Amino acid sequence: MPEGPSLVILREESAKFVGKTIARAEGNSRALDIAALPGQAIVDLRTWGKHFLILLPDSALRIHFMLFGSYRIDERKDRPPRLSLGFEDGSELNFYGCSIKPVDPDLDAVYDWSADVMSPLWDPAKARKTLRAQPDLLACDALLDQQIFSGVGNIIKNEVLFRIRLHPLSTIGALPAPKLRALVEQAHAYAFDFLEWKKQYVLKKHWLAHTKRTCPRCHIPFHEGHLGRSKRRSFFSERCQKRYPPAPT
DNA sequence: TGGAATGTTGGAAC
DNA sequence: CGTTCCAACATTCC
Repeated sequence: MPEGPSLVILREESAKFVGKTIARAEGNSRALDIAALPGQAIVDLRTWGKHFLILLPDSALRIHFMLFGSYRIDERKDRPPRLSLGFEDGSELNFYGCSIKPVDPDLDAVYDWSADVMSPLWDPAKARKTLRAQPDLLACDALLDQQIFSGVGNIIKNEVLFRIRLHPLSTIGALPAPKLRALVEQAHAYAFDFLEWKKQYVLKKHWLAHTKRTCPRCHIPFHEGHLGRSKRRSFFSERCQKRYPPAPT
């Protein structure tokens, strides 16, 4: 569920709730006053990276699905919801296993929309500038930095690095300018490929690196390691993915 | 079936 | 006080 494109799908699927008034609310979230929700209208539903934002008349809720969160529209799972919103027409928006908390409803004060790779306001030049200011940052950590690439997750990270033939342990400061440009461009481009594949239920079969054992380009075994400050899984080919600067010998 | 994973936070440790 | 590390959270799949 968690990467940015999946949140875009959620927003599209839940758009019908905008303008409706909450008739019933329940759930086991302890971070918000659920009893105060009935009677309030859904003013807007938005996303910023992996955040799903529910705008109410005078407040806003932020839902983060973490690793395991899920949602159901007009149906329920066989477990207690973190938050369940019911509407007069019988429709429902249900969230499970996620983190929910109130946020400042002045979203423009909280969120930098230009950092969201899924946003129309995504600003690649700004991302490059932010990256150039952190020359020691590793490529594998850079892609997971939500302040730079909001919405990018571990799958997108591995696929982008493979696509641009860049070794995950490369440092940002050592990248030739075209490689840095490709990193930023493909973080955006792959996220939209991800979105289309996910909608068609064919995402996994398009994975070239993530969870794979063999490089589809050069056919040597992929390396797997928990790399970088983030220590998230990386799958990469030592032969096709160039490292900048070269590995110390 | 125990372990790992599309993620983040908060607090301990240094 | 800044940085880093790790447990905690929660669900599904292999």
